[in-house]
Amino acid sequence: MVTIKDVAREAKMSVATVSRVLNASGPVSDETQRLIREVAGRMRYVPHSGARSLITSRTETLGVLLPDLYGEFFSEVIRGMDDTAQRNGFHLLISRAYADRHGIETAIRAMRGRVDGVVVMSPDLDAKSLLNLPSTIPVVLLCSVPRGSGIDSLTIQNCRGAREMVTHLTSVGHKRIAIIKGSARNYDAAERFRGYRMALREAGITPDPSLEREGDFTEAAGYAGALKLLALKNRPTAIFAANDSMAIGALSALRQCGMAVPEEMAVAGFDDIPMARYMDPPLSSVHVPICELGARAVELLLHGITHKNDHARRRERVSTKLVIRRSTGGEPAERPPPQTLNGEMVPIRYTQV
Amino acid sequence: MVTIKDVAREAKMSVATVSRVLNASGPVSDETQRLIREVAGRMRYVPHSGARSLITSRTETLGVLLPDLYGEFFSEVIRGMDDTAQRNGFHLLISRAYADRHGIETAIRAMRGRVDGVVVMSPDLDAKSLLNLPSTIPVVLLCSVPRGSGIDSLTIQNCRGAREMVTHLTSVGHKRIAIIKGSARNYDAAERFRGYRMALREAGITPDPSLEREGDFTEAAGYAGALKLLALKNRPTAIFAANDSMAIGALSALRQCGMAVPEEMAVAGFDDIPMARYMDPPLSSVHVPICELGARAVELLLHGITHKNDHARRRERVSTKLVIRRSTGGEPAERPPPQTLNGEMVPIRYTQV
DNA sequence: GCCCTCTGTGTAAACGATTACATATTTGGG
DNA sequence: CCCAAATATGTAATCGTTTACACAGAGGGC
Repeated sequence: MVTIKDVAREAKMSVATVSRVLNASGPVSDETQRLIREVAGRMRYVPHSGARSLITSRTETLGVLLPDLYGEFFSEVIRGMDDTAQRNGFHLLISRAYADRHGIETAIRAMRGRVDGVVVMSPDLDAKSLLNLPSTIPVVLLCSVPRGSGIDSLTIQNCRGAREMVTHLTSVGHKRIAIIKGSARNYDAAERFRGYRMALREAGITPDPSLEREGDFTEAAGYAGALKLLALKNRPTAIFAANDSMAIGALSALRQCGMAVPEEMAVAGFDDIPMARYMDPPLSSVHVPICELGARAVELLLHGITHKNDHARRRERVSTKLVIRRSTGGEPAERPPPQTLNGEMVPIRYTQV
Repeated sequence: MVTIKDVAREAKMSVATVSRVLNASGPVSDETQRLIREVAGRMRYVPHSGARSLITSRTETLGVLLPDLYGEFFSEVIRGMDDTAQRNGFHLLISRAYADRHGIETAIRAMRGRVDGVVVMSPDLDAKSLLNLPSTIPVVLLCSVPRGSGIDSLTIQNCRGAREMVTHLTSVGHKRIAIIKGSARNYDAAERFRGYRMALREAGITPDPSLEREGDFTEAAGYAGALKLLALKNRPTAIFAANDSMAIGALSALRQCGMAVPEEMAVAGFDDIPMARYMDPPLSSVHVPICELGARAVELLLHGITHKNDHARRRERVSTKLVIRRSTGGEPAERPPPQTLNGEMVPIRYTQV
């Protein structure tokens, strides 16, 4: 492997000069610059990042710790992160980790010395335990909020999004609106539930506990929850599921029971996963700009790194957007033909395979 | 940050001994071992990977170069890679790169010194240009086959999978089977087309060029292709799309034209993306074990690394599985209730959000 | 008792970059 | 014409590890 010494020897210059040229640090004559660049290019020299990070104590790498994520969320969040990271000359070291305290700690320790900062996504973890992370490097917490105030965090506008959706339901006349909740320890789930309650209050409806079902973000939970709701003597006329997977499960249950959606029962989800538009009927949902979530997380992290983590702590939220489709009575039978590829109609280039 | 010297001083030992304990290299007395481990743990010492890689010239990190991937493919392939990498004590440095030659070269150079090997996925690239990669590090090519013989590669059993699907179509009586092809320069697409032709030949059917439509793996292409096929005087009775996205587009077109699927027109796809089962009717497809694809790629790469890349070059394929649903006449109206979470019925824990 | 082999430990030289400091040359103001 | 400042380059210390080599003491076979 060719080192800076090889380049220096070949160019008949000292390593210091070569380093100065390549890092644009310090004055070098134009001619020498040209020469060294030419030689370095010809020899395909690339600086050894380990050696560099040893002396500069920067790695130009960001760690990303994700729980077991499926589908679009994973790819989109990484897309946003990678774009922003690359634009700033950073790499991404990605690792999946159990979202419990031990898993996160282990993973972060394993990354020590390899990264300049870490984005940690751990929706299920009560963030308190992250406070005494074994690290002095900047951390940005994704989709949960630390109890203390030592860590930046970025979340989705869950509460607002849920509130808007439920308000939409009340505005088209629904009075008995059920919810299938997300996992109990999940931050997003709690916030979405809060938004649901808030919207009901605002519409002058007193929450009915029998309409609030437990769930865990899986399709099966949505299915089971819907069945339970159908068994009530005093049925709801609308179901708000805390995510799309559960809404899809609910749709299955309703179909099997012969309930017409949205006529007999409206259904709404959250996330606006690509599949949502393909449901029968297409599912109303709350769109989450996942890509931007990732991008913004990296921006926050980079800021923390350049400011040596001594800035005031930030709590940010990315905003959501209501998407009304047929499952709540919006948008009549028309299903957009895929050749019109405008903003909303993202082409589902599902895989390149 | 605490270094090996700090640990040595604290334990009143030399750095060499500390290093020996932590790497289990060389003889150390039991008592000294215990002492050093205790001290290192208490001080939360973690070796600086840069310094280590400088001397050992190993980084314990694998590079992953992916094109613009959407959805399940991305997350699943990384899941498989990360599992295998972690099990072997490796990290994953992930980067998206334009799949052209320059993009790949740039990305690989940027990774030099940071990784011990690279998995490159570049389905659209004619792999010839990868032959003189600016690297001596092991490379595994995913979803394309290098022309020369210098690089390991791992692909999907595209040809076999397509052949099985088309054979299924002929076996239920179809004689005029159309195909909507994938991108012209795409390896997977070419192989799937080859399988299609092969199956037809085996069934004694002579290929009809008017039934072979160009496509590019997008939904829009599937939509357009299906319309073209419907406009033929001598229509096909079945459409095989080279991936699910195009099959979904085709279903849209057929629905808009009032064609009954599968009665008037059978439709089949490839990839078996999660959405496939939710189509109306559920889409027959060729299942690709994406997670295993990633896992196997990393295994190949690790093998190349430990054997210093001087093993015989490998060409492997991961096998596919035919999944027949209603769109080709299989599996009657029943749609599996999501609470039965057996093997085939993977829970769609779509996002944790 | 001598030599050889182990075991346990320490010393110091790499690895490949950055950079403070030193040195040599040029420039320009008075 | 001289001295200070600016420019261009080189020397060498440094970052945190690993590891070849050295060395000391113990044990055993003869």
